[in-house]
Amino acid sequence: MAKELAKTYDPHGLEDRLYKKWEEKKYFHAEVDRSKKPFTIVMPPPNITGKLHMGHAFDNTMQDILIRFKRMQGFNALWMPGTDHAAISTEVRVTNTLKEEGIDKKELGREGFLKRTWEWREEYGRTIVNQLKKMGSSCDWDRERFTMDEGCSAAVEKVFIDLYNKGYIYKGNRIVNWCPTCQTTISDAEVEYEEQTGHFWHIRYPIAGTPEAEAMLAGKKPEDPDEKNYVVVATTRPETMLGDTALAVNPSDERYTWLKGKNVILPLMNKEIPMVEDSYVDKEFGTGVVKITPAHDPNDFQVGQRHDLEIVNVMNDDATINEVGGKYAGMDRYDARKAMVADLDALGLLVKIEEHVHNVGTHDRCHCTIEPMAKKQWFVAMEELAKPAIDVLKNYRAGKEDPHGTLQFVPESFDKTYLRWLENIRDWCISRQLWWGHRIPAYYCDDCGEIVVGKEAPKACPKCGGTHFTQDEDTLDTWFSSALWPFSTLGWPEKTEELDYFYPTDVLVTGYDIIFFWVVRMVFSGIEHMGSSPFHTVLIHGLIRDSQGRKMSKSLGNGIDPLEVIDQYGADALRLTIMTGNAPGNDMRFYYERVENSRNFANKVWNASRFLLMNMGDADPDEADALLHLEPVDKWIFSKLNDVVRDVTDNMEKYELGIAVQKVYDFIWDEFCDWYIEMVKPRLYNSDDAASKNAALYTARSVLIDALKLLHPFMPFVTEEIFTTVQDKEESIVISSWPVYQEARAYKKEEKSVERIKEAVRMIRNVRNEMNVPPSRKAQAFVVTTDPEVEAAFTEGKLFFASLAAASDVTVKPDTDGIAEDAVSVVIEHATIYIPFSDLVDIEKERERLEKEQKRLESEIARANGMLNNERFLSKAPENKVAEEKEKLQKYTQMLSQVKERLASLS
RNA sequence: GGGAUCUUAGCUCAGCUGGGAGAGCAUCUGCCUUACAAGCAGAGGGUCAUAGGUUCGAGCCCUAUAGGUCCCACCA
Repeated sequence: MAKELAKTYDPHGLEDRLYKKWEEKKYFHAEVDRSKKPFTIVMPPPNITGKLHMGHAFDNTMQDILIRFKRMQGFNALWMPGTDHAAISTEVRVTNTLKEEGIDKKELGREGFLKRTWEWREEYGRTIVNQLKKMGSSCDWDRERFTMDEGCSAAVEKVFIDLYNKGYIYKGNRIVNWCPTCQTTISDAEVEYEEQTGHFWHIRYPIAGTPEAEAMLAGKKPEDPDEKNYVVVATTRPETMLGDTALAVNPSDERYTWLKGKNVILPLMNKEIPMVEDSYVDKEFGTGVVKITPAHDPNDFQVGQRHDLEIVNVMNDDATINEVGGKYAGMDRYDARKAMVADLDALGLLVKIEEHVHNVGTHDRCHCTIEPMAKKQWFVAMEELAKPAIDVLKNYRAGKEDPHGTLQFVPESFDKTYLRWLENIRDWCISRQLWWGHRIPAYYCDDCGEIVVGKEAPKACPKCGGTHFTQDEDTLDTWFSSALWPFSTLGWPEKTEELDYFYPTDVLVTGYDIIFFWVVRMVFSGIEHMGSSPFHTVLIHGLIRDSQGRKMSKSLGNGIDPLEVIDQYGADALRLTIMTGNAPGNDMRFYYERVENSRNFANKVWNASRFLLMNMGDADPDEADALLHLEPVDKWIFSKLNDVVRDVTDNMEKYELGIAVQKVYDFIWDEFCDWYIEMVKPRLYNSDDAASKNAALYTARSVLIDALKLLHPFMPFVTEEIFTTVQDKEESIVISSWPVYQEARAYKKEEKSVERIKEAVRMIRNVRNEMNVPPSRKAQAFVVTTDPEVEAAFTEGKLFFASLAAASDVTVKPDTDGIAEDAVSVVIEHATIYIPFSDLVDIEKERERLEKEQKRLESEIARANGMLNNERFLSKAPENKVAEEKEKLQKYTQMLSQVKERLASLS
């Protein structure tokens, strides 16, 4: 055992070396093994549009921690990695890259473009995988998938065909969100609303048959217009009036009953359109009259459906006015708006312009203003699919069985976000006018236009017998394929062993910003196609912000590259940083100071281990002998370790990773390094007692190893390096077993020895802080040193340790003869200082403490008594609760009598 | 308009089912002590947003108020 750790902790090189070892040993690979319970996480597939950012680092660190924890607990842990084709983002990026090369996408053609994009995918997919490895992610790389690989594509095809055959997928002419820049439809979830200050144009629509209408038709401004011959409409988007097919008022609006049945002339188009009545119109808002443009507004579309109005689309795909717009045809929507407002003004039809703040839908990728347009697209009918996805969560929370498994969000508050979205869900537009993606498996008969959905074009048209077909040009929304990720990656639609064994997966880790896009869709897809929710827990995390609390974004340039942090401080430090001081679902700020602190912690662990190795030398502590010679301080640290094992495990199970790691951190730094090691030094340095030394080494190593295990999920590299150095029985901490609470290590029967160390720690603190030394205590301290210089310093009164002098009478000795056995020792500077335990007790402080404790116990007892005398409590509370109270009462009563005894003994 | 969430030390934040007010950073003091100056030993600093309530006991539960953040929503 003559291994050594390098003098200073340096993550460089070490991390890559260890990851390589883990990969070679296939620790991360999981095979179906019916003798073990599976624990599965599917990685949210990163987009192939770029490199990993801090959000990915956060997300993947959390997943890795859970996976490593479960793997150590003996589960067959599978972390399924992969990447997403990210249809629209990738297509935009590749198109722009081509543009820079002077290549036009359309010239390249569909085939050429796809070829280019696959090359892009190869390159970026590789980058992402390398970055995940840098982070230490323990994914099963043998199973890596891609949303457009063969298997996933087969899954997409089958789902589309199945849903079509079941009637969930339909093609319809409905309002969709059209992005004029990207030239494709987008789903509701991809629309971001931005508050913008726009204008409210009040426009006169002349009533048909009036002189004012005649004047307008003649292109003139009436000399003396009669206001009663107009209807005034307020609009924020005048350009859409080209497509107006009616005006609407609320049927109960008495101001406008006289308009009933009349027609108005649509200005600029000079077309007669009807007045309709619809309760959708808000009497209080605007003028109480609404222009109805069914082709360019979702509400108007519905009004149009109710009143059987014509749908007139006035725009081209690039948001210029189409041929319907007459003189405005070809103009951009905003240019047309200006021109039209000017023309309306010229005709005396513009009443006024108001400032108006409203929400404008923009595309979340390009931030271009969305144009709602009626288009013939493919949709998924959501209502029926959403129901079981709602029930599975509600039933779980209500403690009821659900045929589709269980589902919960951590933290629970995100339940509501999920439910609200599903309860108000609208049909999902899934067709995209893109090339990069899964092409829709629908074929149109060239002769009669009949739609046939299937894996390939049919031999003959079922309607007309035609034999020529054209496949739908469109592709599917990216999320259509990601929705299948939890089972498509396990081999579905094939009936694989993997699917049977690993599905449903266990936990999904993701940010709150992606619940609508992905989580919701995975849940209903899992239920629909697999019969159960794809995971039982969704662990939600927040965003990583910059040090000023701003979102990290490319445009602000405030993003921090996780790889840069790793280069500088190591992946362990980065991982620890993003896991500390954060509760589930909360955002966090990123500071380099915090990374430094994390790195310092790694260094601390490193050095504590070096200390152990230096003192252990070639020896291998003997367990049997050590257990016979454990000293109070050994028992104390074992019992502390035991507590920490229990606390950390509990918190990990509850997904309270931040609390869990904090406990490990405190245990290692405060209890193990600052106290245990310090207190054990005399036994290692200058003890002739070999048994005691052996016990100390045994304890230190055992505790260190378990602490390393607790820390390993958070800091995999440094813990592995140390683990393989301080012991040689096991080859890797990755596959070592998670520590468990051991009754034998609790040392409850010997509480006194454990208590004594606690007391010593408390008192030494007091001794060290001379300001806090009360006159009521004078400790007799023995300084044991053979260093003449030190001896002189003490005897001459020039003490290194001033505080001790103030507190105590100091005797300098070369050995420990005559010092009470219960003396507490502490190594300070070049000497060991022993203070008899009895001297450490500060009577006043002790009394204060005991009185406080007495008060607390009395109130506890009063509470327990109260509850146990309360009939309502006894009759309604569950039995274990009552038993718990009784137990508490007994325990506290006992403690109280002890406290009273000690109080009495003080005086 | 609906919902969620936050307000704790100078800063950034933990505090999980009610019982000790905490961490990191910053500040101040003393230390290069044979694991560690990426360190050690200490100190100062908080009416836990405000006001009520429940409780033997409230940072935590309830009600209201103020302020902040986020999400959702079709008000033309």
